Amino acid sequence: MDDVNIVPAKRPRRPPPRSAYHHGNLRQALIEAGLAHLERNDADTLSLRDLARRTGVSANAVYRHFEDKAALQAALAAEGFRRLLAEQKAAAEAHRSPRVTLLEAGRAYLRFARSQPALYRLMFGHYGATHRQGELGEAAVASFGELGRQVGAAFDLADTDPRVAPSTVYVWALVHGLSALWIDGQFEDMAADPAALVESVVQLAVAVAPPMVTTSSRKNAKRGR
Amino acid sequence: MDDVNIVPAKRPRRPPPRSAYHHGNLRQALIEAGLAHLERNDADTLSLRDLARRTGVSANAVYRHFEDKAALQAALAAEGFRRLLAEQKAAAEAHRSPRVTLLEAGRAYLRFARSQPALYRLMFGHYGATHRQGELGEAAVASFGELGRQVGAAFDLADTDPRVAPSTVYVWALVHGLSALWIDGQFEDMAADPAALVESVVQLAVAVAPPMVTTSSRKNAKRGR
DNA sequence: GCACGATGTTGACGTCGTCCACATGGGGCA
DNA sequence: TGCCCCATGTGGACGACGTCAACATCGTGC
Repeated sequence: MDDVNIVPAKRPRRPPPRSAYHHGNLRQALIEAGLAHLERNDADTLSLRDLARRTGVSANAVYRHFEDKAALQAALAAEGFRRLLAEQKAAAEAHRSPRVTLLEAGRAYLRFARSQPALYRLMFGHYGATHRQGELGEAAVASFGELGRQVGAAFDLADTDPRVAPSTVYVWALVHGLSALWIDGQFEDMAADPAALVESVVQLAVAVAPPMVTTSSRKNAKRGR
Repeated sequence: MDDVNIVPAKRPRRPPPRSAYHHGNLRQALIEAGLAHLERNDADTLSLRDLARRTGVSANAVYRHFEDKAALQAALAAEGFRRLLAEQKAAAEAHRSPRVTLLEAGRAYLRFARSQPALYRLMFGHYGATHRQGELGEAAVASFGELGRQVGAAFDLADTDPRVAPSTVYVWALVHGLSALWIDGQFEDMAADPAALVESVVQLAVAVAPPMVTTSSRKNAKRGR
């Protein structure tokens, strides 16, 4: 976010909007405007023209930095995964026991989704399908990889790669499902306090966790990759 | 779907497009066109004008039957929940043991999401937020209620209302998370056979299930409501 | 010191959701 | 039996959107 001013050595420092014509760092400015928009609005209200307007630039300038709207959305989603990863790691650093680490990382995940619902929805929209091999794919894999590392530390995965272990996918699906349902307001008329309901589900998952050793997955564990 | 021809007694039977002017049953025709569209296209490509065109009617005719686009989407989502419910019930009828019933219903749920990804996404988009108290809300609650019934039959919920029991939400979140991640292609580059990965997670959930008696939830179980 | 390529601008096109005024015609009542 | 009403559908328009093509601007590298 603030590595904007660290330049790649060949292209000398780009001082703030030198002329009123060339913006300076439009790409980053557009992404920030997009993130700001998503903090207050639904994901489907995002508009290239609006972002350009807000950045004080013509509508078509956007196309110098993003192939199309989907590319901008993918960039926003990628930034979302990077921020999510940061929270996952922060949760991991604050605790010693691998089990507690995993629990707190899960809670951090839920907190992230709740605090940035529109961004979260964008991250898991179908945009990944078209931009899987770009920075979006990398950022998503990094986030999921961290989860795998944490699950691997907390449970005996019988030398399965944590990233493809059923246990990891299990945890991911549970936390993602909880996040998605919560965000979509599905718990709103189910419980007076949705947060308490979610926490009780988390507790249930923890209570059920101990025997979570993948015995059956040992046989068909694809080693390596 | 075919109760279209059962008329409310006061308004005599509505024979097929009597004049070329008045359509006959435009509302249903639009919904069917929408469902057909969602079988082949992403949810965000859905357009009122296109549906009207396909139904052989002017763009504005739609507004005689739906307040706006969101209302049409809500109607489609509601129909989705009704179909999902039908599959859940079908799975329940085919098996005796409550545990097996729940397992098969879960698999049916996953199958539904996989076979109708765009519709499924619409059902869990944020459209519910604005149309919670309409037919969408009712259909969603009915589907979730069926899940609660099945969970209640399969586990000892300690006299908690199954619809608000952590166990039910737990199962729902897990299956929904699995569906959503699968649909969004998140398993695509994780496993050669995503379906097998998902099944292994389901197996893991089943293996972990037996002790799933909500002991802690007994204390703060809000009775009734 | 100049030309060139990266960056932005202007204008236009087709599509979309939605509003308004108006057309149509079938069923309930006289 | 016939007429009128109102649910239903039409036509045209508006502003916003994503995107394309042609053109303008400018700072850097030779």
